[in-house]
Amino acid sequence: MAADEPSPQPAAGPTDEQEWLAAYDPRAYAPIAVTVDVVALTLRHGRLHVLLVERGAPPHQGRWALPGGFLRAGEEDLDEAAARELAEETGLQGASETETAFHRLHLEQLGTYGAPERDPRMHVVSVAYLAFAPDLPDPQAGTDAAAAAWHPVADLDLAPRSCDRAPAAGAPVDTHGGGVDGHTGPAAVAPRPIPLAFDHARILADGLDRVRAKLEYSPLATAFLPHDFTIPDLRAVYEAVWDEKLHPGNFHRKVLSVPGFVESTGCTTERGGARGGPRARTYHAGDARLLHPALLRPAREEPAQAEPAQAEPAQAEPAATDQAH
Amino acid sequence: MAADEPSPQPAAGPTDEQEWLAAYDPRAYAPIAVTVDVVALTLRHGRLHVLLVERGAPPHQGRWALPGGFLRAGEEDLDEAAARELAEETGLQGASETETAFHRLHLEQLGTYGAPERDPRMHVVSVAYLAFAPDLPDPQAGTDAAAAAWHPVADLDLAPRSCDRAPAAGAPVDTHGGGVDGHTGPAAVAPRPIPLAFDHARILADGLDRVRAKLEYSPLATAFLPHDFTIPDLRAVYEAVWDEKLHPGNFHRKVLSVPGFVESTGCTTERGGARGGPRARTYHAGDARLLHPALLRPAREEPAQAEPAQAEPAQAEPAATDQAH
DNA sequence: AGAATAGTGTCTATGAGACATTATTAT
DNA sequence: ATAATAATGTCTCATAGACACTATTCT
Repeated sequence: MAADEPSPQPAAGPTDEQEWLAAYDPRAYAPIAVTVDVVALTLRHGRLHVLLVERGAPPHQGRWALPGGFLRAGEEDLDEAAARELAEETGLQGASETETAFHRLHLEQLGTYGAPERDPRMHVVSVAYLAFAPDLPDPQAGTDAAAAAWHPVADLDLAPRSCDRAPAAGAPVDTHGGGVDGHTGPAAVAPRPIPLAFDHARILADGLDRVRAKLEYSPLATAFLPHDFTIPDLRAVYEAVWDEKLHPGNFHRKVLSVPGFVESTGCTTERGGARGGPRARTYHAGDARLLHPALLRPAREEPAQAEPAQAEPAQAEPAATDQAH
Repeated sequence: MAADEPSPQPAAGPTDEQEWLAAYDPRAYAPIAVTVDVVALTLRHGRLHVLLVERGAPPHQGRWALPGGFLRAGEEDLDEAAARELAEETGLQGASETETAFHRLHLEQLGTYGAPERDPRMHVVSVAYLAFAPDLPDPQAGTDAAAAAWHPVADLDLAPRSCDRAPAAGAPVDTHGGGVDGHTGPAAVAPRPIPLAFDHARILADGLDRVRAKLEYSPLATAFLPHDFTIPDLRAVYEAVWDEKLHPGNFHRKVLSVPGFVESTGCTTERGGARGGPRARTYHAGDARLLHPALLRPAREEPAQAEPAQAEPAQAEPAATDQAH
């Protein structure tokens, strides 16, 4: 329930008094902070990128983290807070209302993370959001975040060790993965994966699972593209998100066979592909909210029971679904 | 991020000071309560039921609500709080650890609801959980809840008017739908749907969407059944949750064709069906966590664009997915 | 005996995926 | 010219669903 006071004559329980106090003056009792974090994904140069900000203060000073901030009590809903934080951190004006680069932004709730020890300072409950957007400009300086940048998700450390210990305050950690800040030298092969602050690696991993699954049965891949796009553009989204090569011919036919997925504009691109080929016809997103039939991921070979000690204490899985037939 | 302080030299923003204070002493600033609510579903007499508690105090006094309560700051994770609340409200001892009626309980996060006005008293952020369980006994008296009972979901009002206004304090609303408390008289056709407190109708509706979708690609239907069950038992779960008649023959063959969904025990039931028929073989849940291929819902006829003014201000949808192939 | 049900067999329409092929464009 | 690519065609296999049928058990 929204706020559950105990019954008028509470049965003798271990913590009834605590709850009673909490119900009538939570301000004096519950030191819980509520934040909203955003996993903002976009496609750049055919690779999936996520927006990160560099922490300017302990804990995890110098580490990269998901953009986010406090929910403004009494002022905003969770969705509004997520849109606001994203706008602030990217420096792009306009929430979902104003028509800017955000007009094609897709924002959905991902899950909520509330382990008591996930932030060493206090109990922080974070509501994570997932955002997909077409290629956005680099985040502006001079805004909330000390430093913000798009990172290829392949460069990040998503290891399952859920929440490695916060380093001692004042002892900044190795900020950058392996000299990967601006451009990596051509000799630098396999740079060290960049660690994330707090439990953000897990949140990001959950977000990636979500987006990979959603592409199967929702038309959300179009949220990564500009208003008009080609079928090969759309295929590039699937290939980047799924990290799989897809058969161009079969993909083309399949997309066109799903009612409401894309609608033809009747036009073609101005030029052919960069390496040759005819000009492609352009499409825009249709009105379908669900894909029928779904675009199933190619059956992945089972990893032979390789279970890498997944740290999952409870069975909570911010899991599946808004499917409907 | 977990708790996002502003950068050391904050750019002049409208609410920087507020955020600064919040970061260093949230206790003095953020009057936000965090609760955990549970949508606990079970099957009784072939119908889907949800666990509700009757509110003993305003607001929404006398209305039925989802069981839930405050997250204990610094003491527990969200999953633990959900399991604890469920145990307290049902009066059943034993969280997910002890082996009781709960040993088959499935618990997963559903979504988080944080509109500022959803509770008239203060800003309450509720993390909703979804629980599936085999037929549980009626909730015990003498525990936390004033009154708790399983209700057929078909008797509840799930209308999309998301959060109808809280009635004036001290003016208890019509508690029971239309005389539906214990047993409905055989003459009582179509009793008035029972309204729920707060935005719990929406949370429940989201939970129902989730469970309907999950049955397609996860083996979770078995969570509604005892350890050993028959294929017709399993079919009854699907029929109750989807509210569709399924073809017995095709369902049987399809279930057995999905690797890891069910495993034969080699035994049969002691007796045949209540209305005749041979004894059915028994099975128990297999080790698959995902169904391949999925059991797709029968294609529902499109409701001819009937869009009943869905109140969905933002585009947040605690939506799909932990699928993986 | 009659009715209901468990479980299996068969047939058909549909979609996924493997190729193959043609036309168009960049270098 | 050569290479790469867009788009379409063809073939095969697996699955969903409709329907039929047999065997078993209850009333």
